[in-house]
Amino acid sequence: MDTKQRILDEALTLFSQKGYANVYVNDIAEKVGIKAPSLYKHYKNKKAIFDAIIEEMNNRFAIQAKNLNIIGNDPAADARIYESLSEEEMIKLGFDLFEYYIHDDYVKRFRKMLTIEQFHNKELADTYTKLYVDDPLLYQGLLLGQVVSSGGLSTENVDIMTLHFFAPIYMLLTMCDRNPEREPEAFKILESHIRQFNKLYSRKRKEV
Amino acid sequence: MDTKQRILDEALTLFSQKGYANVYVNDIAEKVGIKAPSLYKHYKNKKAIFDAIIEEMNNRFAIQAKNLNIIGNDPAADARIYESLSEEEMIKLGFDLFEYYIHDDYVKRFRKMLTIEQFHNKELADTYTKLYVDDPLLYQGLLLGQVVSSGGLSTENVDIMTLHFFAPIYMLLTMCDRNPEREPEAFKILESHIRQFNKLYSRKRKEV
DNA sequence: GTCTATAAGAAGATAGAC
DNA sequence: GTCTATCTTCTTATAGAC
Repeated sequence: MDTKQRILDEALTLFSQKGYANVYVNDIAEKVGIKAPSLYKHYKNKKAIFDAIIEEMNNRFAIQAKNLNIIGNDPAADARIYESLSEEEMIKLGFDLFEYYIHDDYVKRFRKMLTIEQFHNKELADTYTKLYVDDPLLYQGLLLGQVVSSGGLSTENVDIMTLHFFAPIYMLLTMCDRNPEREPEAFKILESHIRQFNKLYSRKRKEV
Repeated sequence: MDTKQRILDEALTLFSQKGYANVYVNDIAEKVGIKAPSLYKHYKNKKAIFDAIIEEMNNRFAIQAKNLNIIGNDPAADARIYESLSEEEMIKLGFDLFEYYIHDDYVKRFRKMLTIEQFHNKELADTYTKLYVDDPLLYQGLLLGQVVSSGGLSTENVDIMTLHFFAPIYMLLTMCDRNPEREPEAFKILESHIRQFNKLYSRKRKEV
């Protein structure tokens, strides 16, 4: 990895741990293994490093989206796989999604940075809500909607059903960002959540 | 309100907007209407102001807990009220809980500050998880458990049922902290969520 | 308890040699 | 592209008068 990219990587690590204002250009330079003034040959100033991270994330977005949405970014195609899933297979998919969110290092550091900086300006707030609320609900909603259409699950309100599926995952995810030592517990809860979700919305039951 | 208290109040407002490191003692003094050096007659240093906010929150906790747990901190007594609730009454309770979290200014500013500072050290991370994950799940779990015992709702796993009730509220809450302009939308989703939750776990349906 | 003046140090950024 | 030396500004905190 070239120096310009390594600066972004080390800066993201530090920003995600301490927040933008608590990280000094000297800290970043030290991690990269150069002196602070050398940073200015690659980026105009500290703010430009932060902006480059945000921009790079937007560039990576197309790739990330595929993994974010359980299988791919073609919900209709995904649903064809999904509708034939047993409960065990559904749990595996949930685990894979959760693992990706939690252990993909770039995704995790970026989310933590955004968590810290979300109140700094409206653009960052909107980015957070899009990436971790609206987009997951949109894509998983399309997916679950297909499963409902094909009779795998049953509900009168797919949006709320999707909220019931995703909100516990979101809550466990943000908890693990703070308390990684509770990951094993989170996985157990996640499994119980998906099992109960499945039974609650099973087509074998009366419609809600 | 005396100066010592006003310092805490203005500091909390600023910390919740910008984070600890982005707030300068001069900013706090300006808001209070005094000069920066005068702050040091009330608090040893900037850190002491932050610590005093955390400590004050712990002191207010007994009072807050009553409102946090829907009605009071006696789940058995609350459940006696709760089990006789219609769906409309349950929605009103959910709205009151949500309104409290969102519009109680002190509670909201403190939560935002903790959101920003949660990765700074383990103590703050644990405080966040206790206040906004473990405690709500504990108290609402006791409450819902009583409703299940008395036949108002039905489930095999009260903990997951409680997660299904609370996680969407938590997600909407943190979204409104970031995007207050979306509060009306959040209230509509909240209402739909509680209606669907009620139907899913109604005792009239097959047990899950 | 509040002020003005100021010390002490930290942090961002630039100049110019190599 | 990286370095050393240095500038400037910002920020915390203290001294001492009122």
